[in-house]
Amino acid sequence: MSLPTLTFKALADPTRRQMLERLRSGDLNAGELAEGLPMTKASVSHHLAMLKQAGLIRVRRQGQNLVYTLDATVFQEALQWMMGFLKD
Amino acid sequence: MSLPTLTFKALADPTRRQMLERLRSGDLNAGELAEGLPMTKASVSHHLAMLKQAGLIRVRRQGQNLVYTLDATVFQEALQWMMGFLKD
DNA sequence: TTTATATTTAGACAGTTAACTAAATATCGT
DNA sequence: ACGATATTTAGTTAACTGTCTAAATATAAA
Repeated sequence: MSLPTLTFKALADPTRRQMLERLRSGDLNAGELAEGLPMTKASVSHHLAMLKQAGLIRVRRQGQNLVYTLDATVFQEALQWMMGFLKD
Repeated sequence: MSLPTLTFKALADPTRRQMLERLRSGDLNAGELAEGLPMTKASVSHHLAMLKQAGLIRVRRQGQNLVYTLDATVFQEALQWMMGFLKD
């Protein structure tokens, strides 16, 4: 699947966008990310897997926790595709 | 469904992005849009309906044809959401 | 007004997604 | 090594998506 397709699919879910927004303020572990979301931790884990597959987040283990970090690199390509429309 | 969700969903399909790209060069009717796409006209029509629902295109009748026009207005909101990530 | 052309709508089907519960895995502290 | 905590994986289910074929609708042309 092409990179922009993966990115747009990942962004097409409000829960995932919300998780990304919270990661902007700093890294969070899975439990913290699940707090306040109206779904089970298993479902949150599923969304995290999709964001990771899309390359929008990275993960590292820190003791008992898995800490997630925003990786905006991949945003660029999707963003540039969109910019092309408004330009010229 | 929220506006950015609809927009991202619409953009999450390569066929739809391709159709939007072709509309950048000027208006096209459904038949023209279907040319070269590896699917039936019925399927193309279905994609057009999704793009219209998302507010990314407009349609008007011109004789026998339905002519589609790009409407980039709605791009702005999704784009701004994305820009927020790279900014600051 | 009958026939052809353009396009959509309806119905079916396979594959994907988002959610759940329950079970598995990994690390930590004792 | 054991029990607690953190998180994922597995399996299920309902809803959604992308595609098809066939039928319906709308306009144009003869």
